[in-house]
Amino acid sequence: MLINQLAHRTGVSTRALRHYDGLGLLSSRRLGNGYRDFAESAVEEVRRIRLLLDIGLGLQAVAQVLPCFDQDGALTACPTARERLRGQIRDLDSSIAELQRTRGLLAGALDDLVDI
Amino acid sequence: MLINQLAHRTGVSTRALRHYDGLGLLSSRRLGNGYRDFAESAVEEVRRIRLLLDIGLGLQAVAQVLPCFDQDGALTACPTARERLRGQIRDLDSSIAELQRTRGLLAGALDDLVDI
DNA sequence: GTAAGGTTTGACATGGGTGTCAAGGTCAAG
DNA sequence: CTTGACCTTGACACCCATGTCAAACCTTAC
Repeated sequence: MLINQLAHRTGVSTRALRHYDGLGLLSSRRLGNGYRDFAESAVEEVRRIRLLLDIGLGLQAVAQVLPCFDQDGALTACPTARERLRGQIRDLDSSIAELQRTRGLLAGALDDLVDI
Repeated sequence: MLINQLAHRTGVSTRALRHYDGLGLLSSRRLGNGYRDFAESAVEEVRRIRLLLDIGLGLQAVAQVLPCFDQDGALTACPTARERLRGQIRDLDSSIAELQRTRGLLAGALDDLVDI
């Protein structure tokens, strides 16, 4: 599929998709006219990239972790990547706890200790 | 107190403190030699600034909200600021929920649905 | 005097994913 | 042929709190 269609199906801008593709993160080939031709699997790949970006990885790290997903989206092999993501989850938990603590402090300052 | 001491007591770099002071966010005057002389209250002011930065405000927004804290650290007056911070808390809650959702997705990919 | 360590201002760098614009190729429809 | 919609690469802007470096002043200790 062409880049515009992939953008519509994923909600990601063509600019970002070209960037991901330039880093070799997407299954794509080139048509005779030079246009990118994305495989159907690229949709799922984009979802994974966004997931990994969301957890705080950079694109460089994404490039290392992405190949470790199997077709079902599970991370069975790649012990290194698994350990890295475990660490990322721990960081995520820390962030969540920190945000909750901060939220409590702020709500306290607002004298609204209950919900907003 | 001098800037280095404030930096030590707050854990914030002198660079950041000068930046805050340049924006008028800190109680300071100048000694005869031009050195900044921070009031004791600056310690608490720095804590508030960091809190507000942590919840996602920029320094410009901090400058608007900061004067609304009373001496006890409560935000009693300034309805505009209060409303802004309420909104910020809502955003914070959204962020927390999103992080938790993301964490769930990632843990699922790791086949570690329980705790890490 | 001079060395050391604090301080001042100013300017520039940084990150890093994405927006945006430029200049141009491709192709189907009228 | 022309128009318009799509695609290409490349370059630059941005955010914005903070790091970092330079040049210079103040003070104290030796």
